[in-house]
Amino acid sequence: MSKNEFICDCNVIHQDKVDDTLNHMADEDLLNKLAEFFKILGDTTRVKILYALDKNELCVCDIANVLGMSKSSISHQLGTLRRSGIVKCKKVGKEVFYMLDDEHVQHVFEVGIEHIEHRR
Amino acid sequence: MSKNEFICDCNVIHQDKVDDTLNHMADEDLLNKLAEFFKILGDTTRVKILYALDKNELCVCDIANVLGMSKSSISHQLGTLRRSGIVKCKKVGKEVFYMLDDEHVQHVFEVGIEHIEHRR
DNA sequence: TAGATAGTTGAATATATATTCAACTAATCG
DNA sequence: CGATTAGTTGAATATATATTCAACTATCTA
Repeated sequence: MSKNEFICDCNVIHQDKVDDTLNHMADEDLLNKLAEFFKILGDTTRVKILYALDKNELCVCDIANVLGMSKSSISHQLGTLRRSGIVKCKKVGKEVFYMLDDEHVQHVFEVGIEHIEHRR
Repeated sequence: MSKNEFICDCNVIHQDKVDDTLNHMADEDLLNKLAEFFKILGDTTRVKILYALDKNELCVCDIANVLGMSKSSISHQLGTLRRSGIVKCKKVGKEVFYMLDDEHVQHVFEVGIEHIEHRR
């Protein structure tokens, strides 16, 4: 009876590789945050918002018009992006202007686009 | 009655910025593919699999043991990754070895980790 | 050939989440 | 002050999806 039964439903086939991999794995916490970050980017609406904000600071109604969507849905998504630290905003009178809060987003987009081009 | 009523539930506030943004927006299709790509990366299990495969080619049971998950769930996720062109595999006897199929994944991970470090 | 093992797959379940709707706040302006 | 407008927010709904389970295929080996 192998100890691996308690971990998963199959045996280790290449113990050396498994050990090596376990030794090199990053923090559980880091990997979770990484997945969370990509999950935020993994939505068409949010990708479009970020792409739009790369060119201009925009208020909620402007974004809604660019994307052809409701103020409310855009505001919800901007809240998600803000809570993730990907965009920030400034209030000017009644309007709230949104902008990117992290140059890494542009960079991630570029690499993502390279991946897509590569797939063709 | 503005034509924007037909597009969304609010008016354009800064027509110049909206026009400029629309002129610079990327293809709908490209942005959708970008979101799809990030959605694939936006899951803890898949992130861990990819991180593990960055160090070693591994068979399904090895991955299941590294992550402490069932063969079946790992196989499902590997199917998703394979269909997205992010990993590829080779069959050797009864075993199927998986490996990364795109150097961009490592690169995207690096930039993602930079983003996370930046947030602290 | 029979049994065991690696892996795949479809259906079911449970959970996460995107959008809508309606009600709300805050700021502007007559 | 009262009306209007920009934006936010919570609840509801609809949809997507991660994991489990059970059945299956393919390969190895005794």
